[in-house]
Amino acid sequence: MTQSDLRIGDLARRTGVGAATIRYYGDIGLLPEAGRSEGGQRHYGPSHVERLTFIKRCRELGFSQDDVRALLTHADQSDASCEDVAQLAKKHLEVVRAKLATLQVLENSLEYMVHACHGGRIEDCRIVKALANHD
Amino acid sequence: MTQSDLRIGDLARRTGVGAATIRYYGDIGLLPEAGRSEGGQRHYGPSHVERLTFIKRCRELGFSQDDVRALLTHADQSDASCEDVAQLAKKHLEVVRAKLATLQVLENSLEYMVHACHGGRIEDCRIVKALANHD
DNA sequence: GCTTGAAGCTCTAGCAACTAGAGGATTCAC
DNA sequence: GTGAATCCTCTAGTTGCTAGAGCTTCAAGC
Repeated sequence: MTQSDLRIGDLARRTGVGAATIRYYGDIGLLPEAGRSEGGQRHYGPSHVERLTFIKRCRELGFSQDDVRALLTHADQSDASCEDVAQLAKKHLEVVRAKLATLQVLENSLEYMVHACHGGRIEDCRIVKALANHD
Repeated sequence: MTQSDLRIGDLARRTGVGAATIRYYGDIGLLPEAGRSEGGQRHYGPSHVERLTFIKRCRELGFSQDDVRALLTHADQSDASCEDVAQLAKKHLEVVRAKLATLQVLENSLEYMVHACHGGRIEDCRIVKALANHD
């Protein structure tokens, strides 16, 4: 029990990640297991803060758990080339761009539908008609 | 067993929705229950084709199951006003736009990270560093 | 030292929207 | 009548958490 030890609530407040989520990350092996007090409560050190911050940032950027795992593994090998990391980031950027494109199409369709509707009875509703037709 | 009856595989092929998903939609009440043959196999009619197409289109546009349920309910009341439908569509359009905005921010961050990386050792990798820092 | 309330523990179940697989029954064409 | 294709039900898995029940531990104040 060093002075720098944090209980799960402290770590949660410091990183902005919920306690339940921190436990979950421990369970699935994303975050190394914490030390335990005699009573069984988790104690975290500075390395956990760092790692959890890394994980959080990855998740905010939309990386999947598997991606995060891979990124962590690479990041741990300090003298490896960072090509793999860059590759992962690029791949993810592609995914994000694909999603963006899809959403933009959706936006257009929805906008069209919303504009096409001028009130009236459902029977004549252009939105409903647009939804009922396949191309 | 009318001539127009479809077995689940036929309906799947005709609509592009998988058989398992069709059964699932029946289970959760999105699609009305099909008639059954003596042996217990499902038989669908033209109304099912229509409704499933509607559902599929909604899902493609990103509407949630609850939204789809609401849209179907409204669409069924042929002489109601279509204001509620338009309202749902507008609300969904907002959601889509919010997602777009988030993704665009992500895209920028990722792009920046990818460009910042010029190869080298992990230890110096700007991507890893960007991921490790909270703002 | 004792009390008390906050914070922690484990375990289970739930969310959305399907998808996959096991193991068996039905249907249909030949 | 046979064999292949299709269908049936049921269960469990996916992703990434989140909520709750019921119990224990910790830390601060008296």
